[in-house]
Amino acid sequence: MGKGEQTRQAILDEAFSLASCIGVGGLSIGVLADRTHMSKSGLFAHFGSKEELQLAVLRESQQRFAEVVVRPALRLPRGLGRLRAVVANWLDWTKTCNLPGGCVINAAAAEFDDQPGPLRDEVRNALLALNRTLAATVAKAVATGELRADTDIEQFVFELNGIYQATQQRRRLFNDPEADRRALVAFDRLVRDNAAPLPKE
Amino acid sequence: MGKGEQTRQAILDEAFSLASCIGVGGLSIGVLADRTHMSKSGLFAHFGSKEELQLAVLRESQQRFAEVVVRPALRLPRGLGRLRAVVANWLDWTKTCNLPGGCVINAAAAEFDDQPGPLRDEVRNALLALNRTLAATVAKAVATGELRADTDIEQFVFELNGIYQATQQRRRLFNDPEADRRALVAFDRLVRDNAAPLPKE
DNA sequence: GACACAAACGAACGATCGTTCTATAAAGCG
DNA sequence: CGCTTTATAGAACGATCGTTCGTTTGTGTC
Repeated sequence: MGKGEQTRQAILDEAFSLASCIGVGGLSIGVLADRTHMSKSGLFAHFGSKEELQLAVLRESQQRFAEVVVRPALRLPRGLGRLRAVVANWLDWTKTCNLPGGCVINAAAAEFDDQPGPLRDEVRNALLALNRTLAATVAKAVATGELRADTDIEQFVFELNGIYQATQQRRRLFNDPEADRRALVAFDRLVRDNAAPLPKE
Repeated sequence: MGKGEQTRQAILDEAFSLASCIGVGGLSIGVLADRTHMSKSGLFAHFGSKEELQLAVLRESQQRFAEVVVRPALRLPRGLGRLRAVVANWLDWTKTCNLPGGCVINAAAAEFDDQPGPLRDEVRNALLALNRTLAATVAKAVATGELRADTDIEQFVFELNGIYQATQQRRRLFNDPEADRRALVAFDRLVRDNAAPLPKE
């Protein structure tokens, strides 16, 4: 890896955890230059525009998410167990990664949902991809016969998303120590309501 | 109402709908002055600081929420019917009010959850109050015997919050026309799982 | 109409914003 | 080593930020 790639990555690392606290929209070249002990122009040259820097942060976030949340779960056999793993990794990924201020993309979703442009598109695509991944994971739990064949998969994913959002808000804003337990209760209820009847033995 | 109060309210009206689009943190005195056809200093004098303006917008939002979401439902008899009304009003309140860009407080929650200060405190208190209101409404549906006596009320509210967040994201980011239907399905499942058994007749 | 007070303005402040340009320093390669 | 390319620094740009100040305009009251 050349020198350029190296410092670019160092900048992204810093931008990533900074954006976690103040949001992707709150990033500023000057502050980021101070934190990385660079000049504004030197840092700027790596991205060409602020928007490109913000996009790079969003892409970085997607990549880390895939590595930390999705990939480890793929080593488990498909089905409900893998789904449980994905959800558990998902709920914990702000702790796993260096995300002192919560998921970057999730915060960006609330920030840019009314502001058309490349940033909104990137966020939208990232969350669409997440929804697809979740849907595929749920679908496999249907295929293994653990969830009912008539499970409404999109509805299932919709509710998973709700559990995630509620958990984050409780944790971050209310410092609620029960947040994780509540998430588990909600998830179990969701699974139970869609569980296939036990085969008779 | 004196002249001062009058223009102050006009400023808040504009700030309110503007903050809905760009967030409370994205508000700027200059832009707001242009929109209200005032000078920056003239507008500034009404609040004394930007933070005070932001706080005023958050308080304005709370007030409108109470008027549009909570108060109409209070005219219904307590119980499940009132709960349904509150949830329906809640899910629709960004349409009811002039909120082109979603709930101001909800967006602010994601924006300030890591940034200690008066703004975070205000958001936190607003959402705590909402949670208390919801909890009280659920509790009455327990008292009327429509929900089971052992209903976990905090859990119920937690999941209501999840439904709201998921619905907003689907609507705003994905333009999903099914969002409202999915919210209803999720709510019905939540009620059904906590419904008291029908009394024998 | 004169007076007191509140409200709004216009100009300016220093700070920071993203961005551009030119020049220097470092890295990579023969 | 020298040479070319790349990476970084530094200074400056116009724009906008929140805020302050002194002045002017407007409102309401005797």
